[in-house]
Amino acid sequence: MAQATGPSRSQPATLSDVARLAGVSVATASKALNGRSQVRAETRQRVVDAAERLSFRPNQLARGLLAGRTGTVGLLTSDLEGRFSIPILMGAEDAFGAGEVAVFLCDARGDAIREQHHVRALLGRRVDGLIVVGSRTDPRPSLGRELPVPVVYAYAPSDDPEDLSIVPDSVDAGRIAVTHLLACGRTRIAHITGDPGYLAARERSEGALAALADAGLTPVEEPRFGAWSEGWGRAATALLLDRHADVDAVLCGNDQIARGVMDVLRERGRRVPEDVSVMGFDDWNVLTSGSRPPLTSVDLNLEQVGRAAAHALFSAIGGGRRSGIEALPCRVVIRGSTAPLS
Amino acid sequence: MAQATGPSRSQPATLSDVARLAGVSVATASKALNGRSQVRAETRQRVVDAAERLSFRPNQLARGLLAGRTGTVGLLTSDLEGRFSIPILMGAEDAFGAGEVAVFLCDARGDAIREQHHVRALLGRRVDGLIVVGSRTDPRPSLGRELPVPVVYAYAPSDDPEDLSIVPDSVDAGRIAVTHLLACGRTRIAHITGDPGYLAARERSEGALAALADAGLTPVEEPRFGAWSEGWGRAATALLLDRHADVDAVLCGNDQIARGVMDVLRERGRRVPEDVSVMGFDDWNVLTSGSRPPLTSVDLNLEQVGRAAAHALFSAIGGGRRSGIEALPCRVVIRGSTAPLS
DNA sequence: AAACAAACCGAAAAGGCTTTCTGAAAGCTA
DNA sequence: TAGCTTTCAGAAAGCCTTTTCGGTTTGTTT
Repeated sequence: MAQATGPSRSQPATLSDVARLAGVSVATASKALNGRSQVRAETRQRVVDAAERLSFRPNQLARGLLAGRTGTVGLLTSDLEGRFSIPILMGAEDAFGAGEVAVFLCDARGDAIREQHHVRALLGRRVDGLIVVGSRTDPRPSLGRELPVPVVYAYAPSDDPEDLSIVPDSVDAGRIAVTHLLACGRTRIAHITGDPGYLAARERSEGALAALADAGLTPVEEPRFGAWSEGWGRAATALLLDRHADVDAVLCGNDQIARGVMDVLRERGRRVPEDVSVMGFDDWNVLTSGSRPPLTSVDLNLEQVGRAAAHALFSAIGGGRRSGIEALPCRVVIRGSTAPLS
Repeated sequence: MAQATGPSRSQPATLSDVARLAGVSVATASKALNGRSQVRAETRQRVVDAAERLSFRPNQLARGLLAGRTGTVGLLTSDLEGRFSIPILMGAEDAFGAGEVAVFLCDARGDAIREQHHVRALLGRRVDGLIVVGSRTDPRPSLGRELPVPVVYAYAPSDDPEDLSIVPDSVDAGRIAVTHLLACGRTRIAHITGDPGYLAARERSEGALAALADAGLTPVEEPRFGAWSEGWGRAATALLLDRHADVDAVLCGNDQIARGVMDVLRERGRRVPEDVSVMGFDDWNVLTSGSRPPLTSVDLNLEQVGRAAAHALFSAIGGGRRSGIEALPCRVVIRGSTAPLS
């Protein structure tokens, strides 16, 4: 059988194929399939059957061309491997995927040139809107006000206050973390955190100190800024214990630092959580669940950030216009590493 | 100025806008912009200038409608949060993004119904092909042979040998891991691994045992299957040391298990790597870099899997037809947790 | 039976682009 | 100058769908 086209090469059926098979015009076929009211029930059924037989799927390109809306959005992330892009991306995909919207994924690899390239390509495909996902909470350059479609920034806010940005509330995150430690009866609290070049580090710290101040307390020492790593957590803990042996809680800038802190506490004979409570930020499961004991952490609710961004984009496409930075609350996930003083 | 449309609402320029501004017909404008040879240089320049002035981007919908190819592909992942989808997705995005292809991302959340729904939606958008990314290496149900576009499976192979699947070579991964340990002079090697319900666990094990057998060795005890967690790593190590105190290397089924193993070795007074070498699989940076010492691990080269899948899809779209399971090599990333016996 | 309304179906245009084909102008040869 | 070839520009068709509008059929009313 020297057949030119195998089964999997055959062109998808078009509406006129369906119409021909059903013995009606394309106009009627279209109306029948789209539930328009100007077709007899019997005719509609013939069309539906024909469409079924040919496994007809309406060509969204043609539809989009006509409607002026494509039902697609661009998701522009700056680093896919980053820990933070993914949950946001999931939330957005989730919010969109339920409906009729498809998502173009683009990874700019943190390169502004490549980002610009992707924006152009997406606009060429006539996306209805864009979500820009950053990898850290520091403000990033705006894509500009002249874009023909709405844009929502997620996690990393735009530096233009006219843009709409959805971010986790880092200050509040620090605050609720300390509130939890206070609720556990801890009063001699240390704070070991990451790179001070990150806004997230500074804001979490700010919220933590504010919550302490509200309780009439100060940390046992100045917050220790360093790196976002287990190694820094270990090193800082050694220093901390040498100077402030009476510490009863350590608030860590992220889960990796917390892992390092807990390791050294254990080695120095401190029991967690009995002697010292420890908590982190980010609630990264691979770190929180494997530790001894499992780590209490502040979840940034990133999926919710993604969903909120998607919904905001929806309403912006519909004409609703918001701007500024909207900060979403975080939540403490309590595990074994924090407990009331007995 | 009661202007109806703000700057960001204006419709994007069309080719006929460009043509009008340049004082030519749309046909000429099209030819000018696409480098066709039937336009005078001077005319072409006028068109190019006009396009520039209007920041014209050709509508890819219209183009795709005409060409029968859209320059889009669907990336169907079964769990975005999964550790393995992301690098593959990056590799694919990378391979595509360089050119003229845009990627629709869909997450089926491991649900077959939702997957089917996404496939339909993607076909409606006339994607040129599909990549299906799984979350584990066990075979998964094929999408079927009757799809109008080519499909490539990545990481999780299709259960239909007529489909093309790109996977990491798990057997070889086990083999090269043991080869590395042997090269370090280790001979009393234990194997602690994860859930035996996972093909990856069984195949890595198989490769490891084969390499040992090739060297005329057997492991110090039967491989211990359990869970993919630090907790299991710790528990299994305790059992191991009780029975085989003379072990000089532990090959772990993944990096999390390896972390648990190393923790208990340290607590039992074994030095890593001097007394016992430890290695894992997956090369998950957050785990390998934070441990003491940094963990040697087998990298599955997942980005390469993604790139290979993208390239395979390209050539399939072009008509090239391959099938079966293609296994790509892995590589050992040597860090501080393995070293030659001194 | 005539007149009218209602129900149903189809022709055609639109959306933005590419491509083919036809036509006009320019340049060349004899 | 007549006749030829090149070179360049435009008209129109086509891709697939939706929607408007006009036309035909059927049913209802007097």
